[in-house]
Amino acid sequence: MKQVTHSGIREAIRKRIIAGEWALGELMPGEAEFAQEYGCARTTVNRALRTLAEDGMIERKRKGGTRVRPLPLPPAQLRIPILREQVESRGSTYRHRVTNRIVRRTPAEIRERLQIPETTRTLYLETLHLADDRPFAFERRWINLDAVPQAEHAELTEYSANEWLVRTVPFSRGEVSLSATKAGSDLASALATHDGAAVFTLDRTTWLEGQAVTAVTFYYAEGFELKFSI
Amino acid sequence: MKQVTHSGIREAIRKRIIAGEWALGELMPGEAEFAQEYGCARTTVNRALRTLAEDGMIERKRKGGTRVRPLPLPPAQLRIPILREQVESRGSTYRHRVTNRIVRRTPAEIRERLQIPETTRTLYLETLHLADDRPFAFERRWINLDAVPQAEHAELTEYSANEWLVRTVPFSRGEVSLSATKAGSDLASALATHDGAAVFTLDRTTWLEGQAVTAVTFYYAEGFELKFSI
DNA sequence: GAGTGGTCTAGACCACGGT
DNA sequence: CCGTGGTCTAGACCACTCA
Repeated sequence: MKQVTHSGIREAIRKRIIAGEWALGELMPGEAEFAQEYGCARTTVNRALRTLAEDGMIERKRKGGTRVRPLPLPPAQLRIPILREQVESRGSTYRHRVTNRIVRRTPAEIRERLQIPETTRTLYLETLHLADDRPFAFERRWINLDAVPQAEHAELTEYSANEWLVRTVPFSRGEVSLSATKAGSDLASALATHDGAAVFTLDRTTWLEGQAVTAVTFYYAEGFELKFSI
Repeated sequence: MKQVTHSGIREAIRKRIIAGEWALGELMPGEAEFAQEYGCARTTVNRALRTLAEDGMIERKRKGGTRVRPLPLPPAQLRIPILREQVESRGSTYRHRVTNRIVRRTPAEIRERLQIPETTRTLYLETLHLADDRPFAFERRWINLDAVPQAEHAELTEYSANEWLVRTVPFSRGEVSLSATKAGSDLASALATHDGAAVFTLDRTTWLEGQAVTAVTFYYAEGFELKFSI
């Protein structure tokens, strides 16, 4: 049965790859050949194969042709929801409380992460995120007031700094680092857990158009899992 | 300066969105209008906007038109490298050692994860992954021998089970869960760390065409960070 | 040099989904 | 209903890169 849509062709070829019709790294037919086989325009095959390449399933090179990926990447798509969604998707009620808020000298370590000079002012925030009034995550954040001056006097009651920034400075990009931290006494008391608890930790530094916006660390309460599909 | 390539148009429109030309959730011009503005075919604008939609920057609906995403997703692209690459990208030498290998009754918890009946045989493997001969990660794995019967007698010396599966059953998909675990004495001794250490943990269950292939848990040595960009 | 994928065009028809 | 995005076509030219 011939498919004449790019998605139909894509899935047909995907099945043929999974079935092992071409070995890992082996050359596949060219666009013209597939177009003839499926009875469609080359453009349509092009889109089907381009999508498979974006999925990490095949490799394409001009003149070199199309090959099954020699070593398939484990391509993971991870979407980190904002905290409110993480809590509410568990069926709990989300609240947050700003426990510390101060414009102060920025620690050297943070200045380095944000690549800002000593003179740049930053807003330091500590926020406790609650699920059904139990600690869910504890957040330490530095906001570059050069990049987001309006943060200094922002109300952060309705929206947490997290959400406020997403709305105010959307589409920023950055780096994330995930790790496990052993809770010290400060962190343990903030999260209402015991000293030495294993704490899932997310570090993020965010940039917009080359300017550092914020550096933040989230410490999640015990039992937290970050789930996603590959 | 007018761009006449889809990537040029995409970047131009991306900049206009970031600059705030349209508010969050606001309706943007249609494809035809952009095509006229940039002096190109509608197809070209279509591809530019489609890419922006895949990036999570805009939303598109037939008849409804194109809008800036009301609440921008925090779109994270995470690629989990195979362990060898994680180690070698740190400039260390990778080795692994299979410390346990047995075909045995499958624990109920694993049978549930894999959705296999009690009669299905599984291969249980424990592997220690080393960076410069120091423990880097400890792996517990169950392989569904119905799905991958050749695993039972596979040599796992040159390649770890991880790599062997990637080569043998490429393109499988699945679910991943990240968390932090407090090391018990078994795990602590395997990773040559102390009792109670905070251990970064990755759980993965993998499927191919509806059949469970493997369930695996990686426990990473202290100090490990999983980094990626958003 | 020559073959392959990458892209653009102009036109067409279709499917979804507000009105 | 009808406007919008989704897609396909046939043809063309280009850019990369292998031989």
